Amino acid sequence: MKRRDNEHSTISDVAKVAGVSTATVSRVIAKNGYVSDRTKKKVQEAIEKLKYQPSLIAQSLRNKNTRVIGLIVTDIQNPFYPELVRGIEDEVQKRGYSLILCNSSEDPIREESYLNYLASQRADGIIVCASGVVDRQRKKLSSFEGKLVIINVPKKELKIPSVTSDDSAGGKLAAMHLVKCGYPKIIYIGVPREKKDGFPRYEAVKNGAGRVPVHYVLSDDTLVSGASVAHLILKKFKPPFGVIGHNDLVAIGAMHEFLAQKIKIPHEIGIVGYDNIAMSEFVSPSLTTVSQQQSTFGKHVMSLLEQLFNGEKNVKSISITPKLIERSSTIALSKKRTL
Amino acid sequence: MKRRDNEHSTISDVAKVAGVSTATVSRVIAKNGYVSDRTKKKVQEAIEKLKYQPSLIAQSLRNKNTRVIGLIVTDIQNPFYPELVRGIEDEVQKRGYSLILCNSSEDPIREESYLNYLASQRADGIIVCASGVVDRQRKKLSSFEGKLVIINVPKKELKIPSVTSDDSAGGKLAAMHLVKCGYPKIIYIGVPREKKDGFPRYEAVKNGAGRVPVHYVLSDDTLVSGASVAHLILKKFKPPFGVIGHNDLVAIGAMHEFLAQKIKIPHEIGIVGYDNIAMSEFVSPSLTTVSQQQSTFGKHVMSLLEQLFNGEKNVKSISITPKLIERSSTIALSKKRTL
DNA sequence: AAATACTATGGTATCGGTTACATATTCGGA
DNA sequence: TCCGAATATGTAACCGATACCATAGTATTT
Repeated sequence: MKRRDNEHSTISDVAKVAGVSTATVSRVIAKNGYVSDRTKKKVQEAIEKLKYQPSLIAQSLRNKNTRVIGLIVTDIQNPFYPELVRGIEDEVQKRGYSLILCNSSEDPIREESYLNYLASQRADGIIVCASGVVDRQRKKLSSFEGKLVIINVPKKELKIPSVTSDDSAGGKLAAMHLVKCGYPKIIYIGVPREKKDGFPRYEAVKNGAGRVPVHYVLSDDTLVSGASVAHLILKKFKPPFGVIGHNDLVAIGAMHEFLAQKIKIPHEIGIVGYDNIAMSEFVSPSLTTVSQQQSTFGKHVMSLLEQLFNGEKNVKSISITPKLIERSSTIALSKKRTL
Repeated sequence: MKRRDNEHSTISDVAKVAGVSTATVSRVIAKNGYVSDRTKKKVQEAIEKLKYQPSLIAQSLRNKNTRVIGLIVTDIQNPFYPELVRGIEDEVQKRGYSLILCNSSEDPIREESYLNYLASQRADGIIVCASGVVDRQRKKLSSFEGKLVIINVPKKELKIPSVTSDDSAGGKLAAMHLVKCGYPKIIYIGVPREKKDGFPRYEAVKNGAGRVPVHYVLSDDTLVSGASVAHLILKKFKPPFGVIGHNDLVAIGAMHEFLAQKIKIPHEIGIVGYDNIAMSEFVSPSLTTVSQQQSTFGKHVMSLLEQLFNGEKNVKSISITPKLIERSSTIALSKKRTL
């Protein structure tokens, strides 16, 4: 029977090989306290020889910090999130932390289990980008005060700092653009989740549409649902009109279906998405969309976390103003203009 | 000054409140050993009252396992990975582990730092889906023997179990399809990374193309590079021809550019992607592609890991046969057929 | 009634590090 | 030459949880 040698070498192994105490080894590694050059060298050789790597677990236990940031997202398969994650990851790394990415897949059980995990794992900081968690796990979240930041779920009642994209501005931007183009009515494709927050984006769309009528249709925020809701839209409404999708996925899904029905985009139907995912530029026609500038979230989130870590009391939430990206899925209609 | 109460309560806090020893509390939590109903109740109340959550860190240190699986991927922004991650995550959760997702963003420094992190963190299992790591970190990887599985980087020399999609089969599938459609030549868009492994997919394409000539052009595997390489292709070659992208992103990027140049797809240029990302069905025209069936990887990977955990000696690698998904970016050319 | 088994609980070493404190040695300056 | 400071290293408590062992009380067996 082979030697079951799964064991990592420990600091005392190193100490033994180097012929010193564990305290000395620790000093060499941490580069603090006094150690003579001769001993330092011996210790380093021993470390090399044993391929010693300090156990983060033991260190965390002793030091009472983990240098880990946990990030909970609802759906990593929605391209919005990878772009967000990328930005956060850069900042986290830059500051010498590690990122644990938890993807709840919209599953409440998994959300809770990840939240528990991060708590038990004693993550130094937690970032939540998942409205479900925020809604369902209120009291659990409050126990994380001082190490928690929320993304895109603005809840005034909770005194938790957040980074949010300004939905009122974004919705308005989209609607005003369609109006300016001359689409005589607007269909807004919403998702169930919005209901809890009072349909901020839909309200903003109505606000931006002015006298142009706005209709609400419900969908999930996926490509497939986008395609099927497009079907429904064509049954109820007659082109020309403008469509605003709750995100780029529904918008692209819908656009695909419209095209399959031989409808001319942007001339008969104009489409505006939301999020400006990388793909939105490369579908045909390319998608006009509202960018939340998700890649900048990382910087803001980490700056909030650092303020929390420093024990600052009144950490101010940050609101980011979205931008309209005009592409080919919308166009200024010349003749048929009604008003 | 307010009480800086960041401290979690510990098992001894609970013991004190319940008026028992820590050993008893531990028994209640682990549900093993003898505890009278009366004490059990007292302890549970104390846990409730203090909102006690055992420290995973301390448990890991003591138990010498973490129930954590680490997953390293190169680029979470490539939609192939989120789909893969999703499948793995499901299986990991099902088995009572937690997944730490590490995204190297193709950055060698970050790759190494994550690898070190997972080692120091004493992850029970590690999954690597990143050729860079495998190439550059050979010796470090070998120290993970018995807890490591590799995805899509077949290296016979390393005796590390792997799950791979069969590139020879996939490339051949794509080429044969284009030939059958009647495209008189094939352009294969490759990426730098392939070089290290001897261009298996390109070789397979040539193999499947038979007498139809195959040309190689180099690109990165992103939408943007796809678009710019399309430009280049149009300079060098005259339609009709078929294009095989190294992945769906380049293919879609290229397609977008072809369409912008008013080229008819699929009649002048036929395009085949690779990966069958969700979006490939929803671009217009929808993309013919090769599916690696990435969502099934999770099951296979975890079954390999479990064999390793059980100390099995000769864990066999798994090869998955890809499938061709025919959509509208290719079509059988009727007249202009040469042969 | 004595022996044995089962139930209930506490004491404490241990996991792998860190660090305050103690001790020993060396060195420069008065 | 002697003393205090600086340097070098070791000892041991501690972080939070677990599990082996010991002890004691209770129930069951003969």
